[in-house]
Amino acid sequence: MVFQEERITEIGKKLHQAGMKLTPQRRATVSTLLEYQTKHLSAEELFTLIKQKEPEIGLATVYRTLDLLTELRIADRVTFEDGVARYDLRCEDHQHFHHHLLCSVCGKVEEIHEDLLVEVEQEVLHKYGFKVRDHRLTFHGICAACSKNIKQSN
Amino acid sequence: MVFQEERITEIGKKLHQAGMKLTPQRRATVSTLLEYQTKHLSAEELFTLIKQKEPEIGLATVYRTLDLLTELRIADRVTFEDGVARYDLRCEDHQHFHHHLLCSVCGKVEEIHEDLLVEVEQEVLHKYGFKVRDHRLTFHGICAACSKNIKQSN
DNA sequence: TACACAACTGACAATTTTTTTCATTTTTGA
DNA sequence: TCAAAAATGAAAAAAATTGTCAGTTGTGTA
Repeated sequence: MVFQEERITEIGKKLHQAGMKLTPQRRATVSTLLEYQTKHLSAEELFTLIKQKEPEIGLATVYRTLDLLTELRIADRVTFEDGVARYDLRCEDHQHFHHHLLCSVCGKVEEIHEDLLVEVEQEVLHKYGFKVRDHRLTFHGICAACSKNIKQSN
Repeated sequence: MVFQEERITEIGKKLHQAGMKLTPQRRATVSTLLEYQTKHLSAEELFTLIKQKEPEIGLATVYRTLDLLTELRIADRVTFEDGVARYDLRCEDHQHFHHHLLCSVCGKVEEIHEDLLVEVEQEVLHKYGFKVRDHRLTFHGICAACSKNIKQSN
């Protein structure tokens, strides 16, 4: 958990740069997001988990903190098919949001951290004059494991 | 509006194939979706508009119809930053969902109907074994008009 | 035609998710 | 030390969506 502490400190700095504080509630929220990276938890789910660390925290604070982190681009909000907002920490070294693979069979969400869209974004700039600063890309389909199962069962 | 009628009849056929009817309420919903294509209206917004055609319709029916159209892949649900579900008719000749350009300055949503992702999807198949069947791609950035304005004001 | 049945509907209640309000507490800087 | 600003929890409120249910409509079949 050494890396976690470093990461939290770093995020604390970003908050301070924006004139805000790393309160115990915010620390617990960030730490939980770190702990459950790639899990795409909703505000409610996070609230339940964060309360284990910081039992006094209220749901509204979790919402407020998540909004704050999203605004500062420390976290990203993403919505899959159920319509509930979910939260992901943005990777330190990536300025763009990562992509998701959503399996229609098992429902699993995989992450892709390479930036597949460099060329596409240049095309968008040339053809439409649109300057891309960020993106949301989710593929719907069948994951490797489920493809295998389908083949076997035939 | 000749094309609209054709399009509605065609969608009626799809419903029948699935064992469902093209009721007046559903017809009014589809027709409104056609009329306001590319507007990305929410269920509430559609409800207000549809009532002008079909005053007896209830909000629940609009939700039910939109769910139905989404399931039959006649329409697509998409969520932008405000978290509200919005609905787009899928283009007849496109089997994939189209893309969106969301301007952070003026808030406008443009559509891109060309499929920029063919190569990316092959890459995803090769690298991750994930068979893509559909996608959601939204670019966040600055549209051509706003870029121009920003330059001028400097 | 009559009838049975399934699809469909509107009204409204209920639920779920998110935001707002407000009184109180904490922190910070002068 | 003290005043202002920032942050918080609890609860109410708002917004979005879904479920319930009694009644209607349409369809196929005898």
